[in-house]
Amino acid sequence: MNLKQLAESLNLSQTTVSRALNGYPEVREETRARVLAAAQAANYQPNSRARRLATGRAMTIGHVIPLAGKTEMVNPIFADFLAGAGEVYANEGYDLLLSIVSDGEAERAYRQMAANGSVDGVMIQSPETDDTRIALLRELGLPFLVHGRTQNPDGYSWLDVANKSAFRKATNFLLDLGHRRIALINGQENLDFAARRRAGYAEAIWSRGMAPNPDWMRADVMTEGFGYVAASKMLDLAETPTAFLVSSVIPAIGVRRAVVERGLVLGRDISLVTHDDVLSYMNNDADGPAFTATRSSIRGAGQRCAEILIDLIRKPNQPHVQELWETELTVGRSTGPAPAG
Amino acid sequence: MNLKQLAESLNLSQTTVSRALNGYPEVREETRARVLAAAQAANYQPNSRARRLATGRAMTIGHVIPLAGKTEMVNPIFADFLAGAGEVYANEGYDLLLSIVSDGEAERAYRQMAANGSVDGVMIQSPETDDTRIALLRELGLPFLVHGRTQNPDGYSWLDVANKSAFRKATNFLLDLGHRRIALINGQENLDFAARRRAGYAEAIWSRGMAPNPDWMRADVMTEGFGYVAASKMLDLAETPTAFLVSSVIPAIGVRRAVVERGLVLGRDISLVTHDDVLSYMNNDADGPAFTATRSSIRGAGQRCAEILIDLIRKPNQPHVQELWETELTVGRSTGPAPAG
DNA sequence: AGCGGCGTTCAAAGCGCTTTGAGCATATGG
DNA sequence: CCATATGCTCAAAGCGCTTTGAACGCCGCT
Repeated sequence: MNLKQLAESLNLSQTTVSRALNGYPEVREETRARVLAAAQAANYQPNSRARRLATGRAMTIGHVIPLAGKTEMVNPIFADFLAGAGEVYANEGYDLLLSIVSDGEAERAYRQMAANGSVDGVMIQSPETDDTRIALLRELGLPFLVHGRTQNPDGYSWLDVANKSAFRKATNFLLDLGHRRIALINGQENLDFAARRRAGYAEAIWSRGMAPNPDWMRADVMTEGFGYVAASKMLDLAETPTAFLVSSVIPAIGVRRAVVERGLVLGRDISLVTHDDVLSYMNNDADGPAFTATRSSIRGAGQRCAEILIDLIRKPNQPHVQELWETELTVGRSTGPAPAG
Repeated sequence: MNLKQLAESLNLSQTTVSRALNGYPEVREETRARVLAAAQAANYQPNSRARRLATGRAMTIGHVIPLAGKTEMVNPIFADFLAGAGEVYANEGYDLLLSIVSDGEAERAYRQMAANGSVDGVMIQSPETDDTRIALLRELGLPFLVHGRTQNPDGYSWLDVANKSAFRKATNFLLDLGHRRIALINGQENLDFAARRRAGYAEAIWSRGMAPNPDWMRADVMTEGFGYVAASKMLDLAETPTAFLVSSVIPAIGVRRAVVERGLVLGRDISLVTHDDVLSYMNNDADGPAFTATRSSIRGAGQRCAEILIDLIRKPNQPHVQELWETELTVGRSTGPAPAG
């Protein structure tokens, strides 16, 4: 059933039927009711391809997800972010176009989306400190929102977590517990969030008159295996850390494995603070928080990002939206006073 | 730049330019070369909205992802499955439309996709033993492929892992090690894969003249927290299991946490076999396989599923494709002979 | 009676492509 | 030299909507 047939069956013009369905005011209420009833009865749905061509709007938002590292893995936080954003998109009538590309192919993907008009805007995630995508999208004139930000966060819209202050707070928390040898297991430090976390960590250490020790700092794609390997190596050093500060729950699980394997007890022999994105399947709260953590829901961020982006699409030429979310530090069972000695 | 302008700039008709770009034979090679060069120079990309309307094809495949459980979580395996499928889609020129819906909203999402023609086919994941989506999509006439299958797997195309035999093998492996008290930490058993795994587990136990013990069997959404809680309860029973068979690496990590917390050592005091979907960020192989596991790459499945579905879309009226993948059992460090007594 | 304004409806143009059917050369065969 | 085939190109129709601009009937006003 298409609009023409529906209009004919009602003895109305396509114009009137279209207007009735789309809520335009120049249609008599009685007529609108008739149209709505007939549409309902016939299970009429306007063809989205035709509608998109006619309106010039794609009613679609693009997410380009780059595969990270040599092993091309998908950052698991994307799933929860998408869940949050997708919910808002659905409510607002937008589709979500997902493009998963190898590292380096992202630019081509954005250019294509802009050129062939398949999306009205795009979401950028996990930017590098000096991310080239921002200049590109500005050039392409495609509305976009960045989840995270770059070193120079001016001139575009973003939503970010206060990474630096979160890791400063977490480091201070460990320092206050008496820890002096604190390790940092970070994400890839070309990514802005990781660079800021490292800065917060270093700042706290410097502020106590100490210097960060490179032996106790590692950064890589945040897998369970990386956490395990990084912590293992540090725990085999002559001078081992007494505490770990970890960038995500996933590598934190690897750290825990390395700790336990050495017969050490988390929260007693070794302390661990992690950033917790509140991943749904990695709930840190079953039976009380296992890890002491700075937390900020990635899913909540996805929702808010979607709201902002849609607003940016609907009302162009508005000032840039920039939102910074503070994190809370939840004390769990993975931290305790530094062991004597 | 649109087709009309491009054609004018070349002094050719839109017809010829369109044909040249789309590789039709009735165009002189010299002309085609001219057109291609001009298109390249102008960075011309056909407007996808117009193309879709004209061809009647959406060049898009839909994935409807239901949020599971009361907490509405996203099954983390979806990310890796999407990565695999997305790669193939991109190569074949298809877009990926992602719809994330609350449980129970899935039917509406499929109906809408079918009615408004936004997709050419859909992928179904994690079917229930008697999944209603299959009848629905058949009724809607929308091509689809099921990753997994239902109790009655006839009359539609699917790709599945041999779940029953995998868990039979895994259980026998534990039985052969002398374990007699084997627990099953399963996914939600309304899902077909979980039901089959349970059947394989039970079959192996019955075949040794024993009976499965309900106290040692739990099933729920496969989170780390669920694994932890389920294993904790079992380890606090008067008669505790000596081995755990777990449906995914994620709850297996929770089981490990519960085991370690009780001062027990995995692979010595307690054995653990898990199914490993080879999630990229949960690599079970950093430093040798931590868990003994039946494994089958979810990402590989995504790739193959995408290939099959595209083929189904391109050539309708072909016989159903049904593919069953066997798993391999990799012995890691989480299993050992049953402790004496 | 004539006029403007309002509420309602319509025919037709347009979105930017693909595809059909026709047309015009040029080549081929009888 | 005509008839037919072949290679290449074109104008125009069509995909199913939205949106513009016009038209129609009716009302109240002067």
